Amino acid sequence: MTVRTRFAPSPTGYMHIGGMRTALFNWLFARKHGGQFILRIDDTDQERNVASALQPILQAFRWLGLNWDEGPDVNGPHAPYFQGHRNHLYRAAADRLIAEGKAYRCFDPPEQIQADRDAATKDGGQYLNIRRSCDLTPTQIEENLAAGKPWVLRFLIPRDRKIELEDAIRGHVEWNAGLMSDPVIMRANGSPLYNFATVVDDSQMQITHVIRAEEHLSNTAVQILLHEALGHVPPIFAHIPYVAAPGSKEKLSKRKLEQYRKNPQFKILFDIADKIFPRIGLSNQGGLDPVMVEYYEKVGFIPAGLLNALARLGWSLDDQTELMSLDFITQNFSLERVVKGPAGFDPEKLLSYQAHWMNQLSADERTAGCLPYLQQAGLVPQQPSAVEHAKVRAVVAALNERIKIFSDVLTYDYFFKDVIEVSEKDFTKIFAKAGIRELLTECVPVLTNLSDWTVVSLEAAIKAFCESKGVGGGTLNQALRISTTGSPIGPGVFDCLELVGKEKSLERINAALAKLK
RNA sequence: GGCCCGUUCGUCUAGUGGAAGGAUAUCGGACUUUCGAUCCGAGUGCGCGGGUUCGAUUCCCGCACGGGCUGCCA
Repeated sequence: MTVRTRFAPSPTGYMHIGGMRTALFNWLFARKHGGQFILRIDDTDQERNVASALQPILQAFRWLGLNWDEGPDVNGPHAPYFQGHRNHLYRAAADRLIAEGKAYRCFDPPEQIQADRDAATKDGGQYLNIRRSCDLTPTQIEENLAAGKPWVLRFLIPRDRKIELEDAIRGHVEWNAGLMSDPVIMRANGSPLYNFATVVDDSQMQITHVIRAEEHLSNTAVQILLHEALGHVPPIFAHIPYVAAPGSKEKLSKRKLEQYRKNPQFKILFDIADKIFPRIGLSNQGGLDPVMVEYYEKVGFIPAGLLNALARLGWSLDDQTELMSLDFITQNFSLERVVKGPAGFDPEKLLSYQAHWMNQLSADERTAGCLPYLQQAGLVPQQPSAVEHAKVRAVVAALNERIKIFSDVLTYDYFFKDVIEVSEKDFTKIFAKAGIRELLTECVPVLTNLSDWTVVSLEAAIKAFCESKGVGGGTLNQALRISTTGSPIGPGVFDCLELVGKEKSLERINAALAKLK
């Protein structure tokens, strides 16, 4: 039997990072077993514009390179893949359940149900449906229907049953059906509810493995019963732990964003956004935050980094292996090695994976990734000349492992600006050293007379100069750096000089000296 | 309230009835050219209380904490 897994997102307008992890596990399992991965859109409760709310979700999959075999845009043999368009299937299944006495039209108004519930639980009791509508005769039901009396369809829970599940991750779990109330499976307007639609669809789409977050574990009891009532063999279920907020065991939620801003670990990511988004013209952070997959794409993460981090959130290969490519993970993924406890999302770890995979990229790939940030920040033209492009490439190469995410290149904007911002604190500190100002002054003619403005020549010339003055070869370096870049951090100082260029370097050094007088 | 799931360094995790391993973060050192780069080193942990046992992080029970379901949400 071919393995078939699915991910069923609601078109919410963004892709949740935790949902992405669930989707990844489904994708990995399908790929590992040579099966199919299906994307099904859960729009049963949506009034909004499904198409536009879906785009960011599809884009997240595309960006990460997680392709789907059936679903939106690609379709497939079990179309349509939008639950909103599958009503005929739910209707048919519902009719069968009614005909077989396994579901009933419940004419009790919501207020009545609520009153029943209150009465039952008032003294700490257990609520179960009173099932008044089950006592109606066929004639009475016809009369109610003819009179247009509103109803919902409820699944008749077989209360004498024990439900057993062999979960692929959690092992044996069981429930007593006698404690479960009859779930509504279809609304008054004929639209299906989640537990029902998912059962009908999973069966019709021949899903073999339902891999989903553990918040669905309790739903599984109803779903198993529904599968049985409809004559299906239930799929294999695998409930993976939820993704928690950094440093906590609380489920990661978009509703707690303000709280996350104060979270010391999460703060790293918010800080990146605060720093980058205004510079690339996204006001109000572009409506993006670190709970959304789009955020990572926009600030310049690469898929390999995020993918590695997500895969390790609740799954491990062994006691050693941390750095894994998607191909490697695919070959080695197994549900047996998914952990049971919740996995806290860890931005620090994500950044370290990201750094590793960024370093695997070629200079050209990194240049291509950094270029858009420089362009959006107005530091490089939209149509760069060959010279401008080469400059970007040279800067990116010199920056080397200092670039962890593509937008980091903006930290070193002094290579592209006409007027640099000088870190006054560092400037003052560096020039406070006795004799430095004089030394730099005397160094100017040496630099001016240097015809070959390259790292090698610069290093040789400056070292020779320092030695001629009887000071160590590195004495001037910090002063040169702060004068020409304005910043205490960056590539090697001779790289900086070469990249800034002779004319601009001298100009900036003279400006610094002028400021010291 | 009822039912179900979970709990190993700050964090992600490995693992075992007999001295708890890796990664990341942190701290310290090195690189006599910086650094948020790189290299090296160090410290840090089995939620609590019972029980079984010669011995429990590992098995059992209870508790606490976290999560979920108990919805005409998914």
